[in-house]
Amino acid sequence: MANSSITDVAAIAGVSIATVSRCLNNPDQVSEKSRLKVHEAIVKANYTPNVLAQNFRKGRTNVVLVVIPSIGDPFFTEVVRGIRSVAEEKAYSIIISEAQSGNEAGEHLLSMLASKQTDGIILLASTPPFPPDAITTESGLKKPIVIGCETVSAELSALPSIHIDNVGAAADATDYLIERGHNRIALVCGEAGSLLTKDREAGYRLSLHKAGLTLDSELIVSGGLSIEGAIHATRSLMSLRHRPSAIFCTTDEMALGCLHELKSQGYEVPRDVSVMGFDDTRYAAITEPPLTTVRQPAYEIGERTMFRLCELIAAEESGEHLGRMTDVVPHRLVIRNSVGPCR
Amino acid sequence: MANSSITDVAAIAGVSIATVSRCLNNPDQVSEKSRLKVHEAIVKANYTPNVLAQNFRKGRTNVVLVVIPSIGDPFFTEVVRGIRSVAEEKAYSIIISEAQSGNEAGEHLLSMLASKQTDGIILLASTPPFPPDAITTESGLKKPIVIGCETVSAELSALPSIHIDNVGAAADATDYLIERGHNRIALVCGEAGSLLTKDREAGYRLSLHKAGLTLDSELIVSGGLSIEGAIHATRSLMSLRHRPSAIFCTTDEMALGCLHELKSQGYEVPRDVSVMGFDDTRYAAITEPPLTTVRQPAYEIGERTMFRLCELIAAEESGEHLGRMTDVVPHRLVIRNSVGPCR
DNA sequence: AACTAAAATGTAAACGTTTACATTTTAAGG
DNA sequence: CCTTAAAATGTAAACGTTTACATTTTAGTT
Repeated sequence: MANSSITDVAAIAGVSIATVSRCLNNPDQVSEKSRLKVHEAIVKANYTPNVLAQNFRKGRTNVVLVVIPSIGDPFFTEVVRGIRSVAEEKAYSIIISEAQSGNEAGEHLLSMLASKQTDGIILLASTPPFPPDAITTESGLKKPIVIGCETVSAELSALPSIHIDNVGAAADATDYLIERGHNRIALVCGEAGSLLTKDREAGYRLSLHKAGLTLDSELIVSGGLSIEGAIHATRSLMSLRHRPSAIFCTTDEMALGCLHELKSQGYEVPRDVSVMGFDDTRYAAITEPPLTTVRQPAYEIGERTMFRLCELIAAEESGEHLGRMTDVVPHRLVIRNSVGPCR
Repeated sequence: MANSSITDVAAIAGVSIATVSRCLNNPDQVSEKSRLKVHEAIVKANYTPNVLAQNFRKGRTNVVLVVIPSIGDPFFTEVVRGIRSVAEEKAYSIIISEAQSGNEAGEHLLSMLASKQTDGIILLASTPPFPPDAITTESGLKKPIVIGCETVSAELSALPSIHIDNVGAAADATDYLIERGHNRIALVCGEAGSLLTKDREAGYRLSLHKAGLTLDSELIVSGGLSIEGAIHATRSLMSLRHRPSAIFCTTDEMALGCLHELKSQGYEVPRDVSVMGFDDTRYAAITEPPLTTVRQPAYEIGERTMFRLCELIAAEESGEHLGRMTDVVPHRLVIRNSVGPCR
């Protein structure tokens, strides 16, 4: 009995295929008696439904696409964990796609979008690897889509999102550095185009402005989200004639590289230079010294993002239209030992 | 033109649906003239093929399942990168599934297996979250499957795999510690059931035995693959009456926890205690001190694993039977500064 | 011009479900 | 026991492709 179909089961059970189908999808529509017969027949035939046929027929796949800037970044990993937890609960599989700067991946995504391979999309990278108009149509959204971790960009303003107040959080972090007496604060930010980066930079500028500090654009460099990039950024910062007394990295991952480079140049943190991170990944607590950083509730963001997506999918099916929904979740400054007073 | 089908295109182009289909799948079977007409009609109708219908008809999805012990572990992340690179090239999507010890995920996997949702499987966690007989049938494999990173376990011995010589690598690492004069070497290993753990432990024992050192089972503890676990493991090791002079962690991730705990207890590495890692993740080079570890070619393992899977899928379709294939890739001891002479 | 082989195209069935609609069975109320 | 409504079941169509097979067109030979 290699690959039995619903027809085989029906034959064995002595009922019609409709009854078998109903037995599987709406058990309460069939009588106790038939239900028993069918279940018996199912095991006898060693039947498993052909999911491909089901998907085809139902027009849905129970797969959602998660677009991530960097698989490997411990922060996003944690968000994905959250996503996965509710996905599992709701019987969804997730496909993770890394949206590197190169946009060949974008092509791939676009095709998944246009086709019906996924029921919805979670964008953890704001810079969508495809043009916004590919996502929306005149009649509305092609697919339910939720943005995680970021404020929605202008073009995508209609999209629901779950995120912290990135501007505010970056300002809080910078405030704290200023509070400790720093007035020459460098910013190591992520990829240039990224909205996340822009927001955090905005917060940084805001805080500086509030404190009446002048902004030195020399002190703003890109770390490209990677350890290596942060090492280079730090190196160039510390080779300035007028060095910063504190470095604010908009990602813990980059803070790791920054810390390493500072130490290998012989600086002691926080005595010589202070370092501030962002995210509070699992590594933040075990760096040397432990990293002062901004905590984002990564797992929770993931959960809520996926949950929201499920709502959207459900709404789409029932035809109702949900209003704009953007949720802001709280962030929190986690003070450890990488930031000290300015000496 | 919301959702046009191949029929619409055929009508517009003035050909039959078969020609349209051929135009898409076997372009050289249709005349230049029709091809032009069809392509024109496709844009006019704004047609995109219904992938669900295609999958259903073709019986394949171009999706492969990747089972990972821990999404988040930088080593596996890198392997996944390798997998993804060839997957993209061959137009496959990958679904990543985390196979925690809890086996509810196993159920989910099993159902994906039995159903036709995926064309093949890559197992990066050897301990399959489902019983081996679920994978194989009397007639052979249900699905093409490749093991990555590990030697295949006995029950699954027929499965192709790509991995380093884990026993040899662990022995090399231990040899090096012995060479530096250590004779009380602790082992912090991963999850108990894991084959990977067993192999590396076997290498450790082998090396000790070769050197004529007696094995103290007190010195073998589990770190559960996590930083937290390693911290606990290290704590218990350092509270022994007779403390180890070197600690071999079978994962860099655990070595990170180990290093942290040692430092926070006031030990200096490697002066007081030496630490050996395993994997050579991107963090290994930036720990304090930089970690001496065993390098696995993670990306390459990923590439080759996916490549092998593609071979298997192709072989399955053409009906031929491939022999047993297990590839061993080279490992390498990377000497940094976390291991010093025994004092 | 007639014939043939090859190339191009068309026709229609098939894939395994779900589901609208029609029909039969069951149970309840008189 | 009859009537009627509700519950259970069956019939058959539909989803959008691909593809075997049949048919037509084309081009090349004689």
